Amino acid sequence: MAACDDAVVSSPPSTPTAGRPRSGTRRLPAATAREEILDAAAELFAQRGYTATSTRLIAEAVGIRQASLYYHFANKEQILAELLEATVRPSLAYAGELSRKDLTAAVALRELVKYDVGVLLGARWNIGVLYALPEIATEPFTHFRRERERLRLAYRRLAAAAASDRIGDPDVAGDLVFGLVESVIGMRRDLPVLSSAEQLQRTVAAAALRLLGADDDRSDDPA
Amino acid sequence: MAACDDAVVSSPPSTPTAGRPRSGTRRLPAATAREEILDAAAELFAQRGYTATSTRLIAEAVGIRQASLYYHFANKEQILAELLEATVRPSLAYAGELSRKDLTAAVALRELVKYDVGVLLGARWNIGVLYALPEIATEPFTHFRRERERLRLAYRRLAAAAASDRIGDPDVAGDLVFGLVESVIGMRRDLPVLSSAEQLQRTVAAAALRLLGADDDRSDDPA
DNA sequence: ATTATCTATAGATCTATAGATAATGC
DNA sequence: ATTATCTATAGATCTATAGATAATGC
Repeated sequence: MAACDDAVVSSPPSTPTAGRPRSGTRRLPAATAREEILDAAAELFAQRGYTATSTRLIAEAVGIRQASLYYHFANKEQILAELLEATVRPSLAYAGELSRKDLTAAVALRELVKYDVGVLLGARWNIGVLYALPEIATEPFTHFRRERERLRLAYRRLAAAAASDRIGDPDVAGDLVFGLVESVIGMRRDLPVLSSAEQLQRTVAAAALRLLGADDDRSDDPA
Repeated sequence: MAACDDAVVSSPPSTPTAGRPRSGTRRLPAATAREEILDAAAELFAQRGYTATSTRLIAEAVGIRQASLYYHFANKEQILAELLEATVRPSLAYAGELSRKDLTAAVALRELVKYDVGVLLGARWNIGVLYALPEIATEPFTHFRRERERLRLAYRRLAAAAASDRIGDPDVAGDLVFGLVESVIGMRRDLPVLSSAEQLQRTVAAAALRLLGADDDRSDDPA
C-alpha cells in the first residue's frame, strides 16, 4: 500500500547536473527539480492555502529563485492542478481494479475505504486538505473535479449494493461513506496525535459498513 | 430550529440614516452595515477563499468603497473571526442545553446531530467551508479553534456513552461522527441538488447511531 | 457634534516575462 | 547547443491609514 509514492510524478530521480547551479541547497537531493517544487507546494498549500502561498515562498522552500519556478511550470495554477490530479488517481485506479475483481459489494467497499484512508494518511503532506480549497472551484481544476466525482460515484455504486434495504436513499448513503472516509483529512489536520494508519483504516472501514447496515463478512480479513 | 438567524450579530436592523450617503445601493436594506459586510464576506470567503477575496471585492458586494470597511472592522481577519465564532456558537450552546436535560446518550446525540446538520444546511451561505480554510490555523482564529474543539469533545462524550462496546476507541468513534456531520458541508458544496434539510438531518442522525452500533430508540421521534 | 461614508495614496506585496549566465553534453 | 538556473523588472494588485465630506441629531 505504498500509494503515496504513486502520487508523485515518476521521473528519473537523477541528481541534475546541467544548467546553472542553484544559489541554495537542494530540498530533496534525490528528486528532480519538478518533484521538489511539487513537494514544497504540497506542504505550503496544505498548511497556508493556495492563494496565501506565494510563488516566492515555494521557491524559497525549494532553494531556488522565484522566477525559476516558471522554467518547470507554466503558472501557479498548474502546480496545484498536478498535485490534485496525482492525489485522486491512485484511489480511482484502485476502484477500477476492484470492480473487475468479482467481490461482494461489502468486501469491495471495505477494501476501497481502507485503501483510500491509507492514501490520505500515508501521503507525506496532508494533501487531502487541497480538496476543500475554495480555489479549486475555478476553471483550471475542472478535470480534477470530474475525476473526484467519478470516485464519489464508485462509492455510491458500492454503497448502494452493500447497504441494507432498511437504509434510505442509496446515493446519500454513498455520499456519507465518501464523507466519512474524507473525515480523516480533518482528523489529520486538527488532532495532535492519531491512531496508527492500519488501525484507522480498519476502524473507518468497519464504521462505513455499520453505517450502511451491511453485514460485515470478516472471513477474508483476519486482522 | 431557526439557528441560522442566531448566527448573525443581533444589532437593531435599523435603516441607517446618519453619515454620508453610499455611492451604491444597499445589499440588505433591512440590515446594518456591519451585517451586510458579514453577509457579503461569508458568501465570498466560502466561494473563493479568504485570501483570494480582497477587501475591495467585499466592499463592492456591499455597495460601499473599500476603505469604508475599516470603519466597521479593524482588519480583514476580524471579519472572518466574527463569522467563524458566530457559526460554532449555536451548536455549542445546544450541546450545553442537551447535557443539562437528562436524556439517554443515544437520544442526545441524535438531537445534536440533527441540530448541527440543520445549522450547516440552513445557513444563508455554506459557511461550514470556512472551517477548512487553511488560513484559520493562524493566530487571530485561536479562539474559534478552541470553541470548535469543545464541540468535538461534546461529540466524543456522547458517542462514547452511546456506542456499543463492540466498537473500538471511543474517541475515534466520536471523531468519525463529528466528521460525518461535517460531511454535509462537502455535499452542499459539491452536489448540484441535495435532499431536503429535514430528510438529511434524520438520515445523518440515523447513520451516526448505526455507525456507533447504538440501538436507536425512535420512541420519541415519530418522524 | 457625531456618524458613516468618500477620495487619495503609501508601501508592500505578487505573478509572470525578458534576457543574462554558468553549468554540462556533444 | 542545451539546460537550468540567475537578475531585474513591468504592471497589477492589495491592505490599511489620513483626512475630506455629506448626512443626521441635538
